[in-house]
Amino acid sequence: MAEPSGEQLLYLTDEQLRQGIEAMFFAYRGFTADPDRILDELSYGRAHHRAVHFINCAPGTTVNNLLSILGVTKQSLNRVLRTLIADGLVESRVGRLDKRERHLYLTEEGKALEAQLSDAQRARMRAAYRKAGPEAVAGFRQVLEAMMDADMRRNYRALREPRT
Amino acid sequence: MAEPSGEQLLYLTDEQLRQGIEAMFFAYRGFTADPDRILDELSYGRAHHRAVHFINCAPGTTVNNLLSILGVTKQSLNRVLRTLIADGLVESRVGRLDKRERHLYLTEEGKALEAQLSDAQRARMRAAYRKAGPEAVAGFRQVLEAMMDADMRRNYRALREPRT
DNA sequence: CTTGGAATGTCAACAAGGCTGACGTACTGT
DNA sequence: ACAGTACGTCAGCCTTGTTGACATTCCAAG
Repeated sequence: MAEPSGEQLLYLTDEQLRQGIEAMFFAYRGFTADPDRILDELSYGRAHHRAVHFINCAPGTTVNNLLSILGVTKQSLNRVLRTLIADGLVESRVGRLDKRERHLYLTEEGKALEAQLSDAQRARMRAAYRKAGPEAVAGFRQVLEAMMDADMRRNYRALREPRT
Repeated sequence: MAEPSGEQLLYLTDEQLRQGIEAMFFAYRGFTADPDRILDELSYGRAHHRAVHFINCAPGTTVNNLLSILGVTKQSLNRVLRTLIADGLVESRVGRLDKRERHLYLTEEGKALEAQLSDAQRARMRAAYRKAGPEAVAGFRQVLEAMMDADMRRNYRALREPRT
């Protein structure tokens, strides 16, 4: 716990932080660019991608659960879900224990789209990971996790646990 | 250049990549959360933040230049600039050599807002950096840079060079 | 010198996707 | 019986992206 100074703190200078901020901005654009192109052709948007992604991760999730993960209002999510259900990509089943709940599942068609989007996004991620190497990836993940809001970190970690 | 396999490639599995994707999603939300709160009270949006940020980085930049950095249409940018100019945060000077161009500068008031937003965002960034440590930060930056589109990487690197 | 095209920036109108508020329906648990 | 919960929906607003049309300015070819 000795007081570090000078060179040791180079990575905490305002200039270094500014570069980090800009890197985050440009990288996020790259991160979403490939799925966005695919979605455009289907006249879907990023919102549809997010819904499909998290339904795929947690099949049978309820609307309320999805809401808290995505951090949007139910009206906003509902608009997206409505089109996905109408287009046969998502199935909404009434809960067996609690009939108020709707459990969400991807149909075969939905899984196909999810895979297509996921493949595109993973390809870029894989290329970046490969280029940077395993140590860099570990650091990348550490910084990202430290950057999340506390409640989002809970959601993030919950998704990493084995499915029930 | 030996063929790596098994444990060596753990960080390139689909599951690892999926976690990286989700980390990116949640982290970006945290990344923008603090400035968003400030902007909300002034009834500005994220677009205003981006404009102010990059005008501050490159004072005297033209609209066209800003366009290619931000990656939006000139009409979209113009709407944001119009309100910023009307509110006296940005000054638009007709070019001396080429009168078609407008050179953009922050006023004192604009600089004050930029500083306020920047401070909030840097505070989170600094906390995350400190928590993760210098090695992690280096890795973080490497992966982000590898994740950008090639043309955005050019913009990003141009911004890191000494100002002319 | 004129004139046509390229570059630059502005105005108008539209769409996606956030948001709030209000309300209806179906179900649960006390 | 009834308060509270989960979900869906309608209406309306805002931000921020898009295209299309247009004005101004510059430059280069004739």
